[in-house]
Amino acid sequence: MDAADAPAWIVLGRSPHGVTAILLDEVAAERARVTLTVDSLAGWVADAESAHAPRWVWNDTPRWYADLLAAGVRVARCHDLRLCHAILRDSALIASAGDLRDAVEWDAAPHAQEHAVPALFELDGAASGRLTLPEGPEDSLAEFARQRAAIAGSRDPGRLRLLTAAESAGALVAAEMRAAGLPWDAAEHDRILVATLGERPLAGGQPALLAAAAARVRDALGDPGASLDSQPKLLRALHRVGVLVESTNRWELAEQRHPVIEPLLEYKKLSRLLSANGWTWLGEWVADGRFRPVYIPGGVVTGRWASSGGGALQLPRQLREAVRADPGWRLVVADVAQLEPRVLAAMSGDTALAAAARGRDLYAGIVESGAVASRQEAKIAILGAMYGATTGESGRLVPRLRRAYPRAMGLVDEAARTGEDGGTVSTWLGRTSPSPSSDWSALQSRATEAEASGADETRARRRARDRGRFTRNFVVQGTAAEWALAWLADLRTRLAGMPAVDAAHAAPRSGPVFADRPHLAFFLHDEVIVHTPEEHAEAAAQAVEDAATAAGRLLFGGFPLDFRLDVRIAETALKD
DNA sequence: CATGATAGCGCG
DNA sequence: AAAGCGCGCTATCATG
Repeated sequence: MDAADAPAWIVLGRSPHGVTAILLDEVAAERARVTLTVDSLAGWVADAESAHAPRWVWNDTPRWYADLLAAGVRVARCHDLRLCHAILRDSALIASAGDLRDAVEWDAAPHAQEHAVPALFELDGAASGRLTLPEGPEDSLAEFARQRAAIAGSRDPGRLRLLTAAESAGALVAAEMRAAGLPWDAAEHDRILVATLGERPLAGGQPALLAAAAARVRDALGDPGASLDSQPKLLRALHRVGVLVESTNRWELAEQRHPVIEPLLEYKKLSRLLSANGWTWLGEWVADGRFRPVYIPGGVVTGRWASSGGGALQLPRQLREAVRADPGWRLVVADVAQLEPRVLAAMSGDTALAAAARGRDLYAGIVESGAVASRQEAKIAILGAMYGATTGESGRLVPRLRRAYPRAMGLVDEAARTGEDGGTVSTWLGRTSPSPSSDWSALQSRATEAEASGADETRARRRARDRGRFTRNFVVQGTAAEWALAWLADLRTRLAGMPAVDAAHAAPRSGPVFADRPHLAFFLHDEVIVHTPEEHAEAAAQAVEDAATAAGRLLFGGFPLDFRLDVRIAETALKD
C-alpha cells in the first residue's frame, strides 16, 4: 500500500481458513482484501497499526483484542459493531433505524458466545440469533455500512460520531484493564482479613472474631442455637426478645435500642466481608499480584459499565489498602467531585449552578448562593432532585433548588414528565432510554378505561412515577457516563504516548503491552486508578487532570464549568 | 438436584 | 437517620 491508499478503516472478520481484513478508505469504499491465518493476524495488525493507525472495525472488542494484547499488540482506535449497534438502534436522533432494528442478529448479549448453548437445545432460528454474534467479514462490512448510513442521516451526526467513538474507546480500555489487571497485594489482603475476622480457619469453621460476634449475638438473644444467616429465623429470634423490626436490614436495626443490636451489626459486617471478599474470593480472583475483573462497557441501560465476576465495581473501601503498586511504581488515584450535578449544570446550560460549582466544592457553592443552609442539606437536595425524592428531608429541600436553579431542575423535571407519559429521553450525546414495557403500557391504558377501579388507577400512577424517576435519572447518569468515557479515552491516549521505562524498572505482571509504561488499572463510574512507574507519576497525574479538562470541552465546548478532581499519588489506593 | 425469587449489602 | 437512581454477588428458601 502506498500512502495515498492508506486505509482509514480495516474491517476484520473470521473466514473459513482464518481471518479476512477488508481495507476501506475515508468514505468507506473498499480498496483491498487480505486473507490472514490466525497465527499471522497479530503481526499483520501491528504492522498496519504502526503504518496507518486505522480504525479497526470488528464485531466485538474482547473477541479480537484480548488475543492481540496477549501477543503484545495495542491499537489506538476501533469501532465496536455490537456496542454501536445497541446505541444506534435505539437513538432518538435517528429517524429511520429500521434496517438496524431488522438486523436482530447484532442484538446479542455481551459475551453471549461464552454462554452459548449447544445447537441441540436451540428451539428455533430466533433463539440462536440472539445467542451468537455474526463473525464473517461480510456480516461486519454490511453492519458497518448500516451504522455509517444511520449516523450520516441522523439529526446530529456529530454527537453520534462522538458517542460511538467514545463507546468503542471504552471497549478498548476495558480489554486493556483486564489484560493489565489491578495490582493487588494478596498478603496485605490476608492481613486485613486476619485483623478483622481472625485467622483463617483450617476446615469448615468460622474465623475467631466472627465466631465471637456470633456468640455475643446468641447470648443477647438468650438462644445458643440461634440461626443468624437466615433472615426469617433471625427475624423471629429478634421478635422473641422484643425487638419488633419488620426486616433485618442494617438501617432498621440501627434504630433499635437493645443489647443484641451492636453485636448483630458487627456480625453482619464481618460475615459480609468473609462471604463477599474473604479468602475464597482472594484465591479465585487474585493471581500473580493482579485482580483481573471482566468489565462490561455499556452493560447498564444508562451507558455505565457493568462487571461480571469478582464484583469489580463493589470492592469494599475496607480493602483499598490491598490495592498496591508494584515496587518502584505508584498509583494515581483520581475521582471527580460531584460529577453528576456538574454534568446537569452543563447539559441544561444552567449558568447559576455552573457558577456555584466553578473552582470549588459544588455543595459549598450552593450554600454560598443562599439556597440551603449547610453542605449536608445541599447534598441531600441535589441527590433528591436527580433521583426524584418526594418525601423526607430530601423531598422538602428540592423546591428550594427549583427556585435557585430553574434551568437545571427544569431539565430533570421534564425528563420525569416524559417518562411518566410513556416517552423516551436521551443523553447529551444521544443514547436513548428504552421504551416502556408492554406490561407498563397495558397497565396505564387499563387505568384510563371507564371500568377501571381505584386500585387500578393507584397502581398505574405508582408505576408511572417509578418510570419518571428512572427517566429523570437516566439523562444525568447517562450523560455523566459519556463524560467519563471521554475522560477515559483521552487519558488512555495521553498515557500511551508517554515514554517507556527500561526493562530493569518494568512491571512484567502487567503483561507485554503495559509492563513498561503508565496504564489504566481501574475505572469506577467517576474514578480511575493509573498504575505508573514512579518517574512518570507526576506526568500521569497531570494527564488525568488534562484529560478531564479535555472531556469537558469535547462534550460541552466553551460552557463555563470545570470538572474538579481529587488526585493523589500513592503506593496504595487507601483513602484519607 | 437445579432454578428462580427475595433479602441484604457492597459500590457509584 | 433515610429515601430517591443504577448495578453484582451471596445466602437462603420455595418450587419444579
